[in-house]
Amino acid sequence: MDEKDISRAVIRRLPRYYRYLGELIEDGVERISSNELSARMHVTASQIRQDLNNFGGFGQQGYGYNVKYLHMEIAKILGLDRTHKMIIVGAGNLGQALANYVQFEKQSFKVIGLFDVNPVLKGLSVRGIEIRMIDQLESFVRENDVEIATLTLPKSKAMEMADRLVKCGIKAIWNFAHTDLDLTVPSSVIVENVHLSESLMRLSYNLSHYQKEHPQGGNTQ
Amino acid sequence: MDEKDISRAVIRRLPRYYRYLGELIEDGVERISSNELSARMHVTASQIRQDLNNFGGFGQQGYGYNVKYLHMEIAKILGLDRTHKMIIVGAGNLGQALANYVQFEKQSFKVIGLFDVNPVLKGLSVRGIEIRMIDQLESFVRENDVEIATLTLPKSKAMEMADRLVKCGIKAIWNFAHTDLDLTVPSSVIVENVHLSESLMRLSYNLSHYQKEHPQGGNTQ
DNA sequence: TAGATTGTTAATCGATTAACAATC
DNA sequence: TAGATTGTTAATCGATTAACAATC
Repeated sequence: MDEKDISRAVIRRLPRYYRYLGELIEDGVERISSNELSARMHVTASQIRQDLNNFGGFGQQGYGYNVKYLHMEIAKILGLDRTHKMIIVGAGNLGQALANYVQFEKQSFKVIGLFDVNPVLKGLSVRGIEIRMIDQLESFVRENDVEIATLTLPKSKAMEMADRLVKCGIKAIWNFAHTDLDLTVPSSVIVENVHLSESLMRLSYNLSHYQKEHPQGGNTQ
Repeated sequence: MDEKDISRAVIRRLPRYYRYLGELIEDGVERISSNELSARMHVTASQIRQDLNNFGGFGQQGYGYNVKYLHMEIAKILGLDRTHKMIIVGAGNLGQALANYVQFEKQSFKVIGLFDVNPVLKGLSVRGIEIRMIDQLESFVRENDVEIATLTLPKSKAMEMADRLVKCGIKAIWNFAHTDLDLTVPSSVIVENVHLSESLMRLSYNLSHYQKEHPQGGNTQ
C-alpha cells in the first residue's frame, strides 16, 4: 500500500467522497455508479474514476461500486482505520469547542488531553478530559504516545509550542494559529494549517465580486 | 473594478499574500520585490507577479512593490475595505469561540448577533454580544442589514436555517456544518464551507503516507 | 449473451513557470 | 545612464475530461 505521487488535488477530494459515501450508507444505498455519484457531488464521473484508480480498482464493470466497501477502502487510504491519539494545546474557546466535538472520535481521532497556561483552568474538565498545565506537556506526550497536537493558541505562542512538541516526538500538528508552521518544522512532522480568516476572506471576495452571477457550487475550501 | 474569470487557485492565494504583507508591515519593511517575497512564502516569483497582475499593476519596475500600498490594494480586492455585519447561528462552543475571536473585527467582519434554540442561553452575552432566541432571527437580519451568517450548528439543522436565512435576504453563509450547502442554496447567495473534519483527514492521510519523506511546505488547506 | 460500467489511455484544458522586453 | 525588477508573452507542466476497449 505505498502509492506514490498522488496529487494534492486528489487528496483534497478524498474526504469529500468519504462523506458522501457515508451519507449513502445512511440512506441504505448499496451500490452506486460513478455517473450517479458524479450527479450528486457535482463533479465529473471521469474524475471520480481517475481519482479512485490512483489507489486501486474498487469497482466492478457493469455493476459500479459497492458503497460500504468503497467507504471502507477510502477510510483505509485516509488512515481512519486506526485510532489517532490527539491533544489540544490551548484550552480557550476554540480548543474547548474542538474537544467537545464528538464527531472526530467517530473518525478515529481521540482527544486524550487538553493543555493551557492559564492556572484558572487547572483541573477543569471538558467532556471528561482534564485540562492540564503546560509544564506537563512533554511527559504527557511521551507517556501516552500522542500522535497529533492541535494548536489553538495565539500566533505569538504557537511557534514555541510547536518546537516543544517536535522535541518530544509529536508526529503531526493541526494548526489553528495564524502562522504557516510548515516552514519552520522538520519535514518529518506533518503540519495541517487551518486558517479560518483566510476562509472568511475568500467568502468576502466572492461577496464583492460575484454578487449577481456566481459560479456553480463546490467546496471552495 | 470588475475583473472577470479569476481562477479559484489565485483567489485562494490572495489571503495568504495579505497575511504575509501584514507581517512585513509589522516588521517595518517598506518595499519588497517579488523575488524576496517568493523566498519568504515558498512560491515562485513568477506566480506572485502573475497573480497580482490579474488585478492590476501594483509594482514598479526596478523598485518592486510598496508593502503598505500592496497590502491595501489586496484588502480592497478581498472586500476588506468595508465592514461586513455578521451573525452567528448556533451559540455552542464553536459559535462562542468564533464570537470571541477579535481578529475578525480587525479584518472588518463585525459580529453583531448570536442565535440559538437553547433557552438556557437566552440573554447571556459573549464579548458584549447578546445571545438571542432563534425566533428573532428574521426580524434581526432584516432590521440590521446583516450580510453574513455563520452556521455553527448540527448538520441536521443547518439546511433549515440556511433556508430561513436566504428568505430574509442574507447575502453569504459561512458554513461549519458537515454539509455542502452550496448545492441547495440559490446561486445569488455566497457559501463558504469549512469542513474541519476534512482538514483533519488530510492530516491523517499525510501521517499515513509521508511519515518519512514528505513534500515541501505550503498550506494544504 | 447483451448491457452496463469500469479501468485506462489519449486529448484537452488550465495553471504554473520561464523568459524577456518594457520601464522605472 | 546602468541596474533592477516589473508586466506580460511564450513554453511547460499537470490536472481534468473524453473516449473506448476490457470485462463483469
